[in-house]
Amino acid sequence: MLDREILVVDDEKDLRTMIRSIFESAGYTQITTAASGQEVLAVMAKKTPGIIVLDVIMPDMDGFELLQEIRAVSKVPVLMLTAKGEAEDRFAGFELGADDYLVKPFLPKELLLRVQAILKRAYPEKERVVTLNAAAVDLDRAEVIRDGQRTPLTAKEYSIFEKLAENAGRIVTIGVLCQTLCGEIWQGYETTLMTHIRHLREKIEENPSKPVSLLTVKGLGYKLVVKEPEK
Amino acid sequence: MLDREILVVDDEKDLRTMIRSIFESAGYTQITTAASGQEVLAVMAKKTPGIIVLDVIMPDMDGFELLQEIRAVSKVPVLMLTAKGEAEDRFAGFELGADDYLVKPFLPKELLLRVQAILKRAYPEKERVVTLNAAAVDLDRAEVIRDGQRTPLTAKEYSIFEKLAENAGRIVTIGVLCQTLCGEIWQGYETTLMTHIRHLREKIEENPSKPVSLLTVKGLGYKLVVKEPEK
DNA sequence: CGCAATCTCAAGGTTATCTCAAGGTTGCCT
DNA sequence: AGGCAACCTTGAGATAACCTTGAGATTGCG
Repeated sequence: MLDREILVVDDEKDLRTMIRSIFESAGYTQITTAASGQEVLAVMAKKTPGIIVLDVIMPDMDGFELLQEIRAVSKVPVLMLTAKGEAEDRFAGFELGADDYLVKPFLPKELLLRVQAILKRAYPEKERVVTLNAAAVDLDRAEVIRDGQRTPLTAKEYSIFEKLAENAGRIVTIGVLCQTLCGEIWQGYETTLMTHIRHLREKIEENPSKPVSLLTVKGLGYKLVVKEPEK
Repeated sequence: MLDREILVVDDEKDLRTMIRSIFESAGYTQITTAASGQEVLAVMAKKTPGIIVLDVIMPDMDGFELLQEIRAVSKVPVLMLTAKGEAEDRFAGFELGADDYLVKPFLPKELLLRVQAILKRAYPEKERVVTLNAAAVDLDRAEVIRDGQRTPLTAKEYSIFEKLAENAGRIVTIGVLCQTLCGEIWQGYETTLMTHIRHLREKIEENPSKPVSLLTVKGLGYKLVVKEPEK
């Protein structure tokens, strides 16, 4: 959910940066801003954001017109920002296909909650399941599924696997792996990491001594071979 | 839905009986009428109806004022009846929190449809009951049903359970759970969460020390195992 | 205001998980 | 071939995470 792109549309620079920082501090990374309807359409010609936060008051094209233009080409969810007291805006917006609205001024948290609610509704949870050669791993449940059997992963095993799956196919160095487990100072932890790797292999490999999914790359690190590459 | 109580508010006796009969012939059984704002407030002091059908034109207190009074004490859905041509009433009513409006004169069927639409929206049909291994939890009533016995959940227990049920099967981190209970700053609350978890287990588990539904995933969080997977 | 229910927190106990060491294996390099 | 370095494997002790209980604080209701 955090990796959905958010497009913020407002003509006021201050508001744009404020909204951006609200999302950034909440952990969102993909935030684009646009100052006019023209810009929005230009952005959308290239890529489709996960949600649009749209201020009703715009210089070149009012928010409702823009909403119509957007709807003409995409079903992307839209949250409208309306000025206080413009009661009718709410209905006009909904009628044109806005997903929600928020009256200015608003609390940062309120904006976040609404956006999150919309994203949740619009993009139902995809199961985070990684398929390997002999087993599958359900990251949401921290379980390995092999021969219909479910085996739980421990916290460290989970962290290791998550990091490897994140970089599926690529080599992940021992240093990086150790850091995800015990932070900056990880020298001397390599031996422990090895033990966790072993346990992980016992859960996901047919033969943990002859791994085919969680491979050792001597001198460099480890890498995970996934069957259907993520995404 | 048919068992929701309907409160009809109108100063004209003829209209009251007419509306009442519309609902009665549609199968609704719980219909109360009131002729004035005073009466409405008196009724609401005793019980909360499922929906209020409110005529804008009233003798002692106009419909908008009454709506405000109602909203001050309750979020009960309200359908406003407005006289023909009073276009602005629509918005005035919406702003004060009306859920819909209907212009007089109206067809019986139209009234029925609108009321049904509101009820459907306000009181989602689905029984929110989660079935577990040894017990079932009724989220609407905040009760645990075990061996035919009903045990109420406390506020915190309910919040925890709701969050877990929302992510049934998936792991919910301690941080997320704490946040649902006490907001952003939750460090140091883990110990209290644990106590609530314990109490919850005492209510939903056969043996709270050997949980089978509300499982601990050490180092990651908790997860709820539901019997009939939601959906 | 007083009671009861609920919430919070601390102390001591329990256990799965983590850590680490010791000895074994593999495979590369000269 | 032999040596060495990197990695594997196993087990047992240490530990952090969690459990359990009780008692005091807080809240809400009559």
